[in-house]
Amino acid sequence: MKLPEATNFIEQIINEELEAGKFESTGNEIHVRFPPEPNGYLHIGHVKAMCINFGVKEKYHGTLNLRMDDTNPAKEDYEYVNSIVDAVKWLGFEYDKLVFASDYYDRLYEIAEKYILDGNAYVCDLSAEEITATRGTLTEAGKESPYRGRSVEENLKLFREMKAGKYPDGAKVLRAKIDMTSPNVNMRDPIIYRIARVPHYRTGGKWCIYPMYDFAHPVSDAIEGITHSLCSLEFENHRPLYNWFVEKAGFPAPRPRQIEFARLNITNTLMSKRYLKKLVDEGFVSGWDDPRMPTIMGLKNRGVPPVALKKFCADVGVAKAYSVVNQAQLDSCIRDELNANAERAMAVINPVKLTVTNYTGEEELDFEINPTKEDGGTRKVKFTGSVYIDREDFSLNPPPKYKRLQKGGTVRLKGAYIVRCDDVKLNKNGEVEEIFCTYFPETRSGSTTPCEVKAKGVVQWVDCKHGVDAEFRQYEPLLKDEEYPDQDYAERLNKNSLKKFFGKAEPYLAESEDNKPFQLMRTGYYKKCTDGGLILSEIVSLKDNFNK
RNA sequence: UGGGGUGUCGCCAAGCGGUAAGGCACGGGAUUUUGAUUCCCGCAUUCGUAGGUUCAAAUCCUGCCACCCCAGCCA
Repeated sequence: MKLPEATNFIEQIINEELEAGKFESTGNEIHVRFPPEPNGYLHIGHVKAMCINFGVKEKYHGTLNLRMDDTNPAKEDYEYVNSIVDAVKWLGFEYDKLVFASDYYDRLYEIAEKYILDGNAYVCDLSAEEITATRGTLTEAGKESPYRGRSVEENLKLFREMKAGKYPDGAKVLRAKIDMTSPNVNMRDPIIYRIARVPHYRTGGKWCIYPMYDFAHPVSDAIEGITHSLCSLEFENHRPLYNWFVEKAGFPAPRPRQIEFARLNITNTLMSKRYLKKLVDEGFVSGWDDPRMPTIMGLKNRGVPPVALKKFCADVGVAKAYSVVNQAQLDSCIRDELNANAERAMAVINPVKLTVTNYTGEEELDFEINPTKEDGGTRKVKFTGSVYIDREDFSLNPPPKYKRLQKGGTVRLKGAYIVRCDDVKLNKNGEVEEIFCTYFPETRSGSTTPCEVKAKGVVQWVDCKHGVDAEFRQYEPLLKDEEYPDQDYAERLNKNSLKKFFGKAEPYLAESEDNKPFQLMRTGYYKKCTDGGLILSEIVSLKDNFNK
């Protein structure tokens, strides 16, 4: 069989297994899953996990289940499952089936009884504190529970009574009978089921006992016929347990194999759901979809194209080494994508009026919609000689290498003419109120006749008569100076640090009306942004000088 | 101090015994009606460290060092 080329260590493992014929009995089909818990919104860290899983699915023509890992009813809700499905779809990933761990509650219960029948599980009456106390420490072995020796019959009776609601919350748990002296703490008789009278968003009040992740996850994988269960590094210690639960449940080979990879970290970005929730709950941001948030919805609102996110994950790669990726790497992917595909538009954020004194009438100019494209098309922009330019594009005291407009200097109004500044009108405070220029007709954009007049720079503008107002919001970046924020940083967050916000100044947050991101045309904009000096801006609705 | 992992350029990351890919960042130059883009050119004699095996080691062996994860009835 022809094996696809592996681009990371996970695919390498899969190739080796395929080569060894591990999956011949099941037709060499590869099955993966993406298993978020519906207890919050997906963020860019999840995009990496999705890229890996969906990447395997596509490469091996396998199947992928989007599985809601909903075994803790206290935190889960439909609100989150809907947002997850939306996010996956927005990213353009196609899953084969949407499944829920809660779909398997009956089957999971049966398997738990099998564990009991096989002498692999027992009901334990110890309190939570007692269990913790007898678990031992990292260096000392744990002590066996006094209930460990209960007969199969007694365990079965007790477990059924647990299910039937005979005992209060926390009174009993079902435990796996493994090894209290294991150096791996996870193997010291972990809990399989706990009693919790919490209504589940899907099963309602049907159950008062709920399975734990360590049991439910591997068994759900096995039930679905998952071949590769890809998860993050912190589950490495759980792998022996994962295998134990699958084997003792009696699933035949090939059994699912858990493979761990390093999760995504980005400088200046907090990635944990818990802290993102804190930002939302305490009003630091307007919501999970606030454009400063690293959530998928936040990124979307910032105007980040999905393919840029995928490109970023591909660039970052998959490995097992702990790492923190520079935000510049993400920015670069976004800029690349926007540069190649975004429609160009001119916008003036901080306007000052510029009047061309020797121009009369009105004309239509042609603008390329995307100059990087062979035939990106053009649009018409009306020009009347009376325009707004950005205050930053004019200077009374220009710094040494200033390339934009100054008194007596020339500049090209993008797509129009070169103008020379003759005079400036100041207000009482000495601020520029209006700029007066003369234009040179022979410098009209696109003109082939050579002319003497040269411009130092190019400046964008919006026509006073035909330009349209846009609503504009600005944000200050959060975590400006924190290289990589540790968890303490989030703890330190309080109302006083409100001026520090999430994310960094970047030019990609504007969206045009049809939701297509476009590149904001500002001279030097990118440069300034990468210096970290600019504030994050969001154009809420923008109608520039397109003539529709 | 137990167990499980990881250490290759400022940041990611290939490499799997034959003499250090690539991306981001950075520096220099050219083109440019976005100080953007594009385009060249430069950027690890060295792979945590100390030994060993070998004609040959980032790759194999041994010791050491550093960092991460694990003691939820969370996932």
